[in-house]
Amino acid sequence: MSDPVIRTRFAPSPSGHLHVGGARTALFCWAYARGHGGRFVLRIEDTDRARSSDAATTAFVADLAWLGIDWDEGPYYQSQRLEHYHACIARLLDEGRAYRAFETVEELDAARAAVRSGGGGEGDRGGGRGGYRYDRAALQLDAATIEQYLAENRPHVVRFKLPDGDRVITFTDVVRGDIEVPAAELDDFVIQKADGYPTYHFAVIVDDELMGVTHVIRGEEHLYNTARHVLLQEALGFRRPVYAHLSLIFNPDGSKMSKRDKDRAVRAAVHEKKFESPQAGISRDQWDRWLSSKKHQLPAEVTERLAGALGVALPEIEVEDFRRGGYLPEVLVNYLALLGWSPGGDVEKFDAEYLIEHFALDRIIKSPAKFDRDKLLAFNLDALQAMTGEDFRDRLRAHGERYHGEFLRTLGAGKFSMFAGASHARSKTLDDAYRGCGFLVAADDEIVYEQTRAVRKALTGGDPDGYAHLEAMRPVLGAQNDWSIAALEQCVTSYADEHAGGKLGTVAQPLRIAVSGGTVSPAIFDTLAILGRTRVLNRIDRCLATRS
RNA sequence: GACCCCAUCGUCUAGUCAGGUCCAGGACACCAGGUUUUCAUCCUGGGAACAGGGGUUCAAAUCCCCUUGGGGUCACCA
Repeated sequence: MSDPVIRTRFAPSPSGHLHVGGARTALFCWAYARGHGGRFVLRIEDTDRARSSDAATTAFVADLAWLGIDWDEGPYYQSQRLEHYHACIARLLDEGRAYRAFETVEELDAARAAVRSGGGGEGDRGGGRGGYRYDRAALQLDAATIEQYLAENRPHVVRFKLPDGDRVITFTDVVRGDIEVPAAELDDFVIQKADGYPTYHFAVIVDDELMGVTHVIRGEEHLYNTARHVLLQEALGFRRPVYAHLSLIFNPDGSKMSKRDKDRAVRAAVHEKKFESPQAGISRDQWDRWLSSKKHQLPAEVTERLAGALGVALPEIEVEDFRRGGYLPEVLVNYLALLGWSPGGDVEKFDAEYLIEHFALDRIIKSPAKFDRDKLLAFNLDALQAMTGEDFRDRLRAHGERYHGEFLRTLGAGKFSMFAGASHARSKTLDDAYRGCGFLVAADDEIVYEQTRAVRKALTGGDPDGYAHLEAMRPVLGAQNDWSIAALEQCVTSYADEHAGGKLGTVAQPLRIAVSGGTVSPAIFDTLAILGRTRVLNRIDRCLATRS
């Protein structure tokens, strides 16, 4: 028999958008399958009915697609595969390798709390979980009692019965090496919840077997869980896949990078600015509950609305955040691949093809990595600058269609191309081009002149001052027929040569302020060209009117 | 707390498995100077690490042990 076809799978739980950590896992699974003539399976682990939503599934399927990660099979939904889990549970029950247990969640919580407090000293907060293990009380129930409970429809779970004896569970992880877990560290864990759904541990081993998964590449949080999976596989006679556990991705401050970071950012701003009233969309109750405890999180939409109202930038955590931020998918892929894997040597810029060809499990980094946004940004800048003008324009348009519709509506194709040309060299992200350029698509009377020192200095400093130059330039520009970038440059430069000692800046800055309201814009000639003569002259007049 | 994993510049890492070619290379960030019509770029130069302590060896970033630090797991969440 020849080697079985390699199969990897990405198996996220559908809650919210795809997180960068998940994206990296997906990327590695995908690259490994693609590089080894294998198949990549997408499976949605939606066995927690409270936390799963169709919207979330749709969202991260879109996120994966944007990254260029495609799959050969699926998406499979575990919620639609209950029959498979039930069949395996029944087998285990029949063989006495699993049993029903009738304790309630409350009872178990109380038991855990008792062990914790009885365990001795005052635990430091958060720590000291204690070593609670299920006491197997349900195993003592006699058949008649169980029969009766069942007849009463008493809710119950199914627990896996750990093999007897002091065995040590061993397995090999390709990144961590041989792992040993004494069975004594485990207890009879739940494999089927009271609602009839399998737990993660159970669904995962059934599906991996049924789907022929040969390589399991997943986050390090699952390393220890693997011992349970190994036991389950043995009990059911399943094959054992190759395991590779990836270390986690952290924030620069060392905390775990998580969706909660957004909530945290908003919370800090709310406290700082003493925001009191609840925001539209949530009740006073919800608001108070959120304020009272860091354990509560606001719905994502509310968090975003709040951030907008408070003027705080939410940290980019999910793939969609980076997309909105104007990062290129190929750059994110490149950067993510580098976080936890290295091709060796000095290579660090590469594309998906390269990753597929070179990605290997034995070069996965063991230690956790911090997510460095500066480096990602630098990579994005490099990729943007390496593009042709046409490519940049097309990408900029695609980004605008999704996030900045007003530019597409206001600027015609010709003006948009000028806008792209003017933005290319100065953009680190696609979004940079739009950010701060609202004046290009605003009406003349919407321009607000910034009241800053830099503005005042450019307008009133020097002799003659900026206003005087504006006043003098106004008829010059009014008489300018050729409104091309080159002609404008010629026109303004020669004015500067004659009246400003050749210092373009003393003329360009007042002009920039007049047409944009501030001191920052694309190159001045491009800006004037995009705006067109009428608007430029209008704005110069409006600016001159602010002269005191 | 128990059990387990990890450890090279501020950050991501190359080098570690097959010890010498490494007074440790690259990238991002930082600092200094320069170019530029603003912002952003761009150019030149610079500082910056083998966590600590013991071993083994002619020789250790590389092998072993301890300490310290960081992380993971301990749910009817995945």
